[in-house]
This record gives sequence, structure tokens and C-alpha cells, in this order.
Amino acid sequence: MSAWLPPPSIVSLTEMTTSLSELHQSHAHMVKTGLIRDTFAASRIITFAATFDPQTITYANSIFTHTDNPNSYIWNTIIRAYANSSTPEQSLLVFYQMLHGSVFPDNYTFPFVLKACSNLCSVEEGEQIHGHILKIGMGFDVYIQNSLIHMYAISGCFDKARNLLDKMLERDVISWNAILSANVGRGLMEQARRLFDEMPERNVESWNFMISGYVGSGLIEEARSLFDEMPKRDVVSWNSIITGYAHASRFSEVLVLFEDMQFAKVKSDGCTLVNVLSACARLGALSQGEWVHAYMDKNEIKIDGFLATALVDMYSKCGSIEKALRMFNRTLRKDISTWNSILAGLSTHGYGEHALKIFSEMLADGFAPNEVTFVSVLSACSRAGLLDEGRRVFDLMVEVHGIKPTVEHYGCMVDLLGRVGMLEEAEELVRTMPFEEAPMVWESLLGACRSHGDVEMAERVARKLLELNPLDSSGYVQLSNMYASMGRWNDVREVRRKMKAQQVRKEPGCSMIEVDGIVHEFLAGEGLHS
DNA sequence: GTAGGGTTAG
Repeated sequence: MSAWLPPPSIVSLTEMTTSLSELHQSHAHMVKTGLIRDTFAASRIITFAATFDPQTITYANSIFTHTDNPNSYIWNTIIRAYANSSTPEQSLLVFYQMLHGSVFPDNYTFPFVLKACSNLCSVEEGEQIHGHILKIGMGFDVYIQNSLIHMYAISGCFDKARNLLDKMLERDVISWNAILSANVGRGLMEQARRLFDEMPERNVESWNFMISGYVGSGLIEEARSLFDEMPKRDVVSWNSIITGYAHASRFSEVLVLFEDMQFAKVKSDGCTLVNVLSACARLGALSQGEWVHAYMDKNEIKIDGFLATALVDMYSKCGSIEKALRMFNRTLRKDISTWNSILAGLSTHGYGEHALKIFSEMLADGFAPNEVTFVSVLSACSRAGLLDEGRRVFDLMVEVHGIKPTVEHYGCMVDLLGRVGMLEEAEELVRTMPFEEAPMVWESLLGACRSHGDVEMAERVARKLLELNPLDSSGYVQLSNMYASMGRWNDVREVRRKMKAQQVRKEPGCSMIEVDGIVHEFLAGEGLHS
């Protein structure tokens, strides 16, 4: 029999990314021509379907169940796909089916099944399979041993894992990493450190595990000293430490590290850039953000949903809503975060009408808005004083989208009612909303009382606010400002006296701005900035 | 004839 040559459609199937419909077409073609009965051809389409995306596993499985004599490769492919899916128990089911059939599991099968046990954190199943492995004499395969170690460690059975490691004849760095990563995953950094110090050899992953573990536990200095100490850094190392600084809100250090990374000639990826862009956004560092954008174009980095959102957010937080909009419009594959990001930007820039227009486009495009979306849209209505629209949006959220309003949503509505001077209705809403303690909302009501000069309500609200949180300054400050604006200086003194007696102090406000590529930070009351 | 263990980040 001559060697089987795959038809072009099947070559393209594995050689490049094809669409789901092409997968279906190829499958149909194979069924029609009888090619599907060729085990090797069947294995290729099953592998493709099993790894295409999480949704197509069931499709792979249905081809698999219609395959007459699947070989171990095909069994393994299905077992592996389920092991990494959201339903790893399916992997075990297929494995037990395999045990009852005519094809024996091989040295490839067990790492996959054990991965399923690891993902399920199921030591009981794992132990059963461990017994089976020993029975059929496969207990000395390094891949299988490492999978076993990881399975025990990830389920918290560190003693069993360690025991296996100690008994191994040829343990390697992955055997150690298997336990190390499980310690890190559970945040057991002291144990992890002891293991790390004990390891006879380490690779870049060992260091990365430690760094990301320290970062996850908020121990940024420990992470940094390992990062500085490690012999070789890859993109994961850089990303881990950059993420650490981003989590710690140390944004200027994020930018410095990003520069160091360029200098070290390590190519950044989407993760790096999302972090860097969000640092630019938080610092208001427009020119550096633009530099990153240009860098992405130059290095042909694909702008996915996350990056598009980060760019839109960066432009709008750096004050350029026009560039944010241009970025938004250029983004073809928008996801919910991209929409939310532009809506938040339009809202903070005061473009209420535009935000509503984008919001209806979002609905027309078939996107389901979430809680975050409605906070932006409602606050856009509030800032622009769009009363009827705001009410309609609030109802839409509850009635059509079944979203239970949070304090923030109520806050926006109270803001809106307060802004247009409907103080009674605003107060009524605050008193009837299903949240007992929500100082933010009361504060917003107080602000509205102040700007509309309703002293009576203001005093009532301020009293409530002080009752909710006697140590917070905002109630006192707003009340005293209001008295001051009316010239009621005795009342001002009285409030200030009470505030002092409670030892309440106002945190100074802080803002940042970029001038000529340098970020300046200002504290309120600080005077001229040097 | 195809594949395997430990992988980070938004």
C-alpha cells in the first residue's frame, strides 16, 4: 500500500489556523470520502479539534467516539484535552474507558491523566492511578514520576511528594520545580524558600516561581533581590517583577524597569505592555504611553482585547479623549472591557451624550453590559445632568439586564438627582436603598445640598454622615465649607472645633501631571512645586 | 508518522 498523502485541506488544517467552519468542512469531506477510517487521518483532525479552542473538545470527542479502532495516540489526545479543560473529570472517565478496552495506556497516557487529577486536586484518584502505574511497572518513567510529584504537591500532600522525589533515581530540576510551584501556588513562601535554597540546580523557571510567589504575597523587596540575583532573566521574569511594582502602585518603578528591560534586549509581550500602559495611565505619562503604542506598531505586536483596552484607558486617563476614541474606533475585536474603558473615559471627560451614543452602539452590537458599564453610563448621565436618560438607563439595568444595583449605581443616581436639584427625591432614594452604611452616597447627597443651599437637609445629612463614620473628615469639611459660603462663621468654628476634638485630619489631595516627559506630583497645600 | 513532566502576567 502506498504512503498516504493528506489532501490540501487537511494540510492547511494543521499547518495554519483555520476557522471552525473549515474544521467542519474538512471533517465532512473525510467522512464522505471514507478518509476518516484512516487512523492517522482521524488522529490529525481529532488533535486539531481537541486543541482548537475549549469549545471544540466535545466535537473532537464525538469524532473520537465514532472512530472504529482508536490507537493510543488518539486516546491520549482526548485524555489530554479534557485534562486541561474546565471538566478534567471527563479525562478520568475516558481513561477508565480505555482501561476496559483493547488498547493499553502507555507512558504518554499517565502524565495526562495525572494532570487531570492535579487540576481536580483529587489525591484519591491520583493514588489509584499511582497504584496502577506501579502494578504495570511504569513507576520509573521520569515524566510519570514528575507528574506524580506535582499531583501530590498541588493537592497539599507535600510529604508524599517529597518522599517520591527523594526516592527517585534520576531526579531533575523539573522534579524540584514540581514541588516548588505547588508551595508557591499555596502562598507558602517560607517552605518554598527552603526548597529553593536546597535545590541542587535551578533553571529560570525556578527563579520565576519564587519571584511571582513573593509578588503574590506582596513581598516586593524579596522578589526584587532574587530578580537582581538571578543569572538569566526571560520575559516571564521581567513581567513578574513589573507586575509586582504595578500591584504595589509603584508606577514610576514600572517605567524604569521597562527601560531596563529594553536595555537588556528582552522582548516584551502583551503582558509587559498592559502593565506599562496602565502605569502610564496612572502617572498621566502621555508621551511614554505614546512611545509604547509606537513600539507596539514597530514590533508588530498584535493588539488584542487587553492591549486595546489598556491603550484606550491610557489615552483617556492621560487627558486625550480624542486619541482614546481614535484607538477605540480602530479596535475591531472589541470586548466588554474595551467598551467599558471608553465609556468611563467619556464619562470622566464630561461627554455624557457621546457616552450614551456609544452605549447604544454597544447594545446594538449585541454586547451585554455589566455592572461596570452601568456605573460609567450612569455617571456620564449624572455629570451631564441627563435626568430622564439616567432614569431610563437605571431601569434598563434592573429590568432588562437583571443587574442588582450596587452602592455605586445608587451613588450615581443620587448624584444625578442632586445635581438637577431634586433633593427630596435624592434623599428618599438614599434612605430606601438596600445598603445600611454607604458614606459615599451620603457624602454625594451632602454635596448636592451644599450646591443648592439647602442648609436644613445638609445638617441632617451631615449628622448622619458623622454617625456613620466619626473619624472621617469629609462630613465636617463639607458642612464647614457650606457654613463658610453663607457667612455663618460661628457655625464654621463650631464644626472645626468638633473636628479637632475628634482628632480628624484631612488627607491632603494629590495630583500628577506630565510636563516634557517628566511626571510631577503635587500635594494640596504644598505651595509651589520644585 | 503525530505527543509527554514543572510556566508567569492583565
